[in-house]
Amino acid sequence: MGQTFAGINVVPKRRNSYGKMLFVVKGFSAYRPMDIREIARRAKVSTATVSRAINHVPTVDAQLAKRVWKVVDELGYYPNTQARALVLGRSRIFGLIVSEITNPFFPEIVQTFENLAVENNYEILVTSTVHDPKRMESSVRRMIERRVDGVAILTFGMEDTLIEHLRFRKVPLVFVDVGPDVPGIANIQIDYQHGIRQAVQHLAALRHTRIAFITGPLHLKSALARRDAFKVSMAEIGLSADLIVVGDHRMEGGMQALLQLHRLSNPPTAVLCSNDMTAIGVMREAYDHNIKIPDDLSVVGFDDIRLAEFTIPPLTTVQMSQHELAKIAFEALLNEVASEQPSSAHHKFELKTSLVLRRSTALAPAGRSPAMIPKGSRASGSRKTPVSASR
Amino acid sequence: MGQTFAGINVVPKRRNSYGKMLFVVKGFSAYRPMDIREIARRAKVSTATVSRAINHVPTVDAQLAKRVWKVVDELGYYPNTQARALVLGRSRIFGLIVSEITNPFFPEIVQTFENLAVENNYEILVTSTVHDPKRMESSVRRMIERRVDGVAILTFGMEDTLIEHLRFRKVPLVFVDVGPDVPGIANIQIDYQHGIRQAVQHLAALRHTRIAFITGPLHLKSALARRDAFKVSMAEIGLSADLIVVGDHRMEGGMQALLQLHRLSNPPTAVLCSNDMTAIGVMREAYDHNIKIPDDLSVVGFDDIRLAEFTIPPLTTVQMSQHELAKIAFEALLNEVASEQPSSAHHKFELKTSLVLRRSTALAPAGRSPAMIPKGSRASGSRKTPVSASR
DNA sequence: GCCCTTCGAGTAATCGTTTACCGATCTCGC
DNA sequence: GCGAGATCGGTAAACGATTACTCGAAGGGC
Repeated sequence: MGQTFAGINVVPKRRNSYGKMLFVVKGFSAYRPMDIREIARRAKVSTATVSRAINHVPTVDAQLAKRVWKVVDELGYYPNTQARALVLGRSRIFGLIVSEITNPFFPEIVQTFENLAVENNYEILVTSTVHDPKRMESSVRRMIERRVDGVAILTFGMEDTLIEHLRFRKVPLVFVDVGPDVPGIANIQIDYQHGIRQAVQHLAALRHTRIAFITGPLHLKSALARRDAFKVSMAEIGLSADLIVVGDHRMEGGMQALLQLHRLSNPPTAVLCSNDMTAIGVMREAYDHNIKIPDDLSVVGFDDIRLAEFTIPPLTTVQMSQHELAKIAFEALLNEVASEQPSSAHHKFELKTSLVLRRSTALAPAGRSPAMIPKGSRASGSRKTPVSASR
Repeated sequence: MGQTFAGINVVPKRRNSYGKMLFVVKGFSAYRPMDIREIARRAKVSTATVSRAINHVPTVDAQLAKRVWKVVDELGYYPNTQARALVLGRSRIFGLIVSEITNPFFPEIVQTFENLAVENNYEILVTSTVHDPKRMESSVRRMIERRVDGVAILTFGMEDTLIEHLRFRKVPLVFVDVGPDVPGIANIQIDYQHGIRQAVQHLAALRHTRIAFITGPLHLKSALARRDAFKVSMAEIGLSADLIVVGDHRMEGGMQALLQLHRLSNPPTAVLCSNDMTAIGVMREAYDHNIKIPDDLSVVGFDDIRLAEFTIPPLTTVQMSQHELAKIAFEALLNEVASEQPSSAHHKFELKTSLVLRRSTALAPAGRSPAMIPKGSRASGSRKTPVSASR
């Protein structure tokens, strides 16, 4: 349905990518779309040559290449990645599914993941599922629709049917912790035991015997794994692990959990938390009840988020390097993509955890468990010298 | 270059998107790519009908539509977004440039931005520039290559040439604070003055007269704006604003800044920080010097990140709603995209800031500025009742 | 000087969608 | 019963890249 515009016969045109025109005047274009053809025209070569020049194919004549690049630079041409992806069958996008980006554990991961992505000319598609199955599903759907080249799943626990959707399409996957043991799916195993054993033994060495544990949500495999590691670590040294209360891996959960412990007739003198956010909640609640940390109560976290260095007091915690984790995940994906067919090569990766000492732990209060003394009856204000901080 | 495979003439084929085959056997395919054609074939309709059915075009016959959907569901077909984007000229991707995703201020924003994106069938491309001009440039380049439909720039300060690149391509933009006043670029103005005035007056009401300010990096317009707001707020009530030290909007900067203030012969009794991370650093350093907060020193932050509720003591701070900010930014972009031509409609948005009281401020220490008393010489351990906390 | 290689640039098919246009069928009024 | 519209599905041309194949020119051996 052509029409006339200022006396010239024009044809209506959909606004195309960064559409520089609404109308193309027949036979003569005031503006042309800036595509590979336009470059070819101006550099007086074929589109094939432009493509080859841009992609640094060595066989193209240096003179021609220079001419092409000149035009490209002058016009500020950027190849259309979607067109490229369409023919190559690779989008150069990796998906990254995290459970809650507002948990400080994850931004760190996203950052390293992104750093690696830009280094390798990849893009990342981050989705934060906020523990909502619906969101998880939409997340997976969107990744498939965008034809991501691989997905790192850092949400600890995910429906199997979703995973099937991805597996069915042969999308390379990386899981942490959970994840089926099948070819084409890489798994990052986390050695919770190591760090948690250190934490427990550290507390025991400080004469703590009543050590509590605050778990994460119990439907998360990673939370269960941490709790179990705590249990065996306690058993190893002959302590009973009966002081277990459940949190939610967030600050609120830590607060509530401490409240529960506080109400016990014989409260613990030390508490180990399933993650640092929980520990922060614990310390915050302790502050409200005038429970001094570490004097009255020792607190140990898990994850070693950056913030742990800056809490008051600085948090002793089990390090699980976010940087390492992201790096392993990214490289696993990259590997999987590089090797066309599902490489049966090593698909298991391990991440160590280890205790880093700061200042939230101290000798157990002397005498018969005088921990968590109610407000007002503080004994001495003097600070116990904390275990020397490492790192 | 065909070859024979098991006696059948086959033709090699690039692995295509989620390539389900490496070879297509001529005339007979064991596996076919799962595309709109395959759906059409199986539903015995044309590709046009499939497309129309999938996109809920009302004119398509209900019977046919049902048939199409049946096949689509059976095969688990997901349209290829890149192909779609190619012809539509819209990628349904918004870019989101933040300065440092590891700063807890930003994940909150990313989360709401993503929530809105999924609601509106958009995808987001987050990049964290970590204040590196190179990264900023690559960030912009990648967004252009992916043909994003709009970009929200939440890094406070960006090179003009980069912005030009985007403007040249008519990409809708949203800035916060900075950003040129031209059509097609939306601007979110932040009313720093309001919240900062409240903070200053709150401190003054608590009898503080020596109030320090810790700025952010001085090349950031947002940091300058905050500092200036502080200056005028002080001037308004006849206090001199000479205690200004520069930080970096990170915890480290806050620590160093407090150290500087601490060494002064006549140190301040209150300190206002350019953002919450700085305040956290201040409190952390204060802890090391046994400066009690809020008894010895009142601290006020800016941003009101979620964590502010959980610091010890809970941080009084100026709220600048991350949720609101993200929402305004997203909707501005959506609007811009919806209205084909650069709508000259209201391109200015305003975000209010306002003080939220918690427990890091208290009456100025009595007597002649006894603030920041060196370790050991604490007067009374009793806690001043803090100003009642608002939510 | 002629023919066969080699080399490198151009032509055109392709990736998986959307949709303008076309044409078949149906409806309905006379 | 027939022609004019209306309706609605199919055909094929885009979208913007990559690259297999083709083909002309240059080089080299004799």
